[in-house]
Amino acid sequence: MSDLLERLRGRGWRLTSQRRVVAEVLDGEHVHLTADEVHARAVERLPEISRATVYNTLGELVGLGEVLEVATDGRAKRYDPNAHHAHQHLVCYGCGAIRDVHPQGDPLAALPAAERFGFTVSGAEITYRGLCPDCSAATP
Amino acid sequence: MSDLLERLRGRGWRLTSQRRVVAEVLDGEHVHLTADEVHARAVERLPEISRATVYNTLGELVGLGEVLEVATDGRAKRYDPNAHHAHQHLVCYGCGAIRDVHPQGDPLAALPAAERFGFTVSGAEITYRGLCPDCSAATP
DNA sequence: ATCCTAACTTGGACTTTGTCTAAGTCAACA
DNA sequence: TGTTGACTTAGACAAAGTCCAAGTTAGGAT
Repeated sequence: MSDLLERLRGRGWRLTSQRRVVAEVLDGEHVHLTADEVHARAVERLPEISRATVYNTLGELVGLGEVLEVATDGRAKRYDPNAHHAHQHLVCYGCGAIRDVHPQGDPLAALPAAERFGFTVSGAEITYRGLCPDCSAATP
Repeated sequence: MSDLLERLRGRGWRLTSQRRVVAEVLDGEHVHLTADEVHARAVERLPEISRATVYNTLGELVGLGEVLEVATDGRAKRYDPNAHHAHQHLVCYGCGAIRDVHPQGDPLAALPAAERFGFTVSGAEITYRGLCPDCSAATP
């Protein structure tokens, strides 16, 4: 994640302790935290950090393409630091657990020109849904 | 949509004027309204209908599988009455316009067993993203 | 046709999630 | 080490959604 901090500094970011802490919280390969969860973890390291700063920093990281916003449930957005590896998400109906997954092929290829309505289509987000092993076992 | 009302009555629903109005508002093939938009249109026909009832009714319709919830932007959920025809969505980065689209093939087929982590995967939602013709023209 | 009652609706308070602002603070350059 | 504009803060505000107690009503029972 120090890579990230260097990249950001190279883009003219002022490297504050708050931004460093947010970046550290997001570090990790399979994290999908809400803004409030990021704030809660950031507070453990830097008690006076404010919610506004966490929102600002997350928004900036998304704008820079370092972090992805994931909206799997229509509730709070989740922030996915794994932005440099193309991937999709698999979400459990029961407990909401989220896994990164890597489907084969290019999803854009499945959308014929006749179904594009003149749009310039540049991306596709896929949310697979199902029951995780634990929730499968719990359901009769 | 009278089909829908009959189906619902068959499931033991009490057929109130409020529920009828919500169902009428959702009628149509390519509608993707937020709860507030549904409420606004319902009020035109039944001025005293409350927001709580609109939320309740939408939630029930989703639970019955008659309407889909679509979360394309992490803001308000949208309600899609076209639940009986499998389809996906194409959303404009610029103006947020939403189109129903029909990709080829089964998206589940692209997810190998090794990428399922023991989940029982039963569905996939795809959001294609791009620029609509109007927004393409407006951008230099 | 009327009555009864569980189901439904209502308005408003409340919660969650996110945005904005004015005033204070500080990282980085000179 | 000083300066300054970018950054942070607390709290007010806004948007989206949920919950509740009290009132109303659809539709079966009489």
